[in-house]
Amino acid sequence: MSEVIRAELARVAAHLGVADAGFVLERPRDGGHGDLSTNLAMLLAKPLKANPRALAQKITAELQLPASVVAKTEIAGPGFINFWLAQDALHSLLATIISAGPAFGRGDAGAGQRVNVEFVSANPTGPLHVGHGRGACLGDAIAALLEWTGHAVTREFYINDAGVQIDRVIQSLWARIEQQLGRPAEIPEGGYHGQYLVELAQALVAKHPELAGLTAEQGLAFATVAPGLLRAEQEELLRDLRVVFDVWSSEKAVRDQGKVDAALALLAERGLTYHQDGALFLRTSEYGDDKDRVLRKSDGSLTYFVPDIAYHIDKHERGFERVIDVWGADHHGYIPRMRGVLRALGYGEDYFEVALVQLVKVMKGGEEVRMSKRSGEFVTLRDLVDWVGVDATRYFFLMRPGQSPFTFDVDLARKQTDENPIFYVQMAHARMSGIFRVAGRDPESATGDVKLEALPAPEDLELLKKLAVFPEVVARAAKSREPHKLTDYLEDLARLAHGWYHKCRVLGEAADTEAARLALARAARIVLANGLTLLGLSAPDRM
RNA sequence: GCGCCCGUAGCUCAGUUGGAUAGAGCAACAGCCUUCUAAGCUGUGGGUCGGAGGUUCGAUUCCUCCCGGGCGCGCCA
Repeated sequence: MSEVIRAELARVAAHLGVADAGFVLERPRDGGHGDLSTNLAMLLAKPLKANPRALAQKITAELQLPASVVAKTEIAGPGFINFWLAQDALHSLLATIISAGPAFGRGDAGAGQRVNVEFVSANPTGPLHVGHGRGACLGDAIAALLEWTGHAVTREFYINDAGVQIDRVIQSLWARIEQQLGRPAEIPEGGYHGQYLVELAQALVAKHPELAGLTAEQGLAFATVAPGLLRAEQEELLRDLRVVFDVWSSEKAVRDQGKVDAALALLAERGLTYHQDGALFLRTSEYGDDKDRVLRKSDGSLTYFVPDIAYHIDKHERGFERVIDVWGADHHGYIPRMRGVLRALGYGEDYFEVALVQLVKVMKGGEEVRMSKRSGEFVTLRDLVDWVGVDATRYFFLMRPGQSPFTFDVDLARKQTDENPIFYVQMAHARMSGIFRVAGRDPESATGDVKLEALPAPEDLELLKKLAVFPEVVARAAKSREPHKLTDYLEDLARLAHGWYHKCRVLGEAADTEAARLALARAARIVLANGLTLLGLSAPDRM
């Protein structure tokens, strides 16, 4: 119904001579300023050379809004026009929420748009650490937000299963196997020292007694199982975290299919490359980068940049209108060159997007859990999930914007009290369910066809209005790729729901009030459940 | 030195394309258990929005400079 008001405001603005005023119609922070508010008069003040308040008078006099939509209009402050929605409009909100049910909050802003969200993309050289976990949760939630706004989303993991790091993990594994067999062997320079390879070697030796008889060459060939096994372990953990990928892309496959050579040929053909000092350069500086970048080093080998380009070309060829890469913030310096290439290839300014994820610190027992220097072990993501569970892991990583550093408070995440935001939100859902449980009724039995006059308390209407905003919150969070806007909303909503639950008795009230409040409880339960579900969190009926 | 991010209540952080008296949680203080989960609810106190200019009817928000913190600046990945 805000569309009705928006359209009418636009009509009046056009009538006054300003066709495209660019005004906003928004929900004021302060409830005393109405349900919706516009700055139209203040924006028109300049072009029309008139006093904003006088203009507001003129505008409100011209507005033709049905009484079934707007109950009251008021001019306030420097020239805001505030609207109070009619009860009928609120009534239809409740019915809308209930009839939409699990789909309430979905939109079609991105209808038909294919988006690829690539995230985690950890090297298959070891266990995932907490930073990967943050990227996993944020990437998954951004993907879900895009789905809820109508986009066709592909969740993708890019496996860096080729190159130097892979050789090193293979060599490191073979060294650990040799050590298991009682032979002297050392982890190579730049290799992987983590305990996980010792454990892997142990398991492999137990399973394959024939390893003892292998030559070094045969052993290294055997040890090529390392990346695959480590990747599978990552996938299993992600699955436990409820992060499931549609596509696992392989750098090795990109190379093997000749896409790297094809990329080089394409760039050369477009005149984007040149030779200098025995190396091959790419003219990224002409497309926003600080300087040109090396593709082929003077020793003849390729930089890691090249397969990355090939991979991004591959994604584009698969027909996505947009790709979003979720990267660790330490890679932010890499953005201009990648954006530069894609710009040079004519993919369009909006095609390539990066969501940066900052570092994660972990606090446990009042102190920071640090990386131990000797073993090279990080706090693994598995540790974290074991400590606090999947819901808390996900929620905590989602409740702050990715681009700000985050301290994960393990002790808080474990608490079963209202101090813990995920607990608080889930508890609100459980309470709404509890009302129906006590009543011995199925929530589905509460219909939206109730009298709004039967909701006498201000808390009733406040809660209802909050529920109605949910789709806008989803749309805004999706647009800015910021899941924390949704967790913030859920905490606000939970606060109102708890307050309402406390203040407004449902069962045993007068019949029409009970019916109306049951409908409200059902609607609140729907929105809480939808928000939690969207973010990959459980919505328990009792706790 | 250059680039990016950040600086908001004692602490952790929100702040909707520039809007009205800058918010929440925690912590502190004061209340509330015959009633749908007290695993909870209500109220109070707490701020030169890092600093100084500028643009604007209006700036936490945009621009410039400075201070303070993080990260990145390879023919490494």
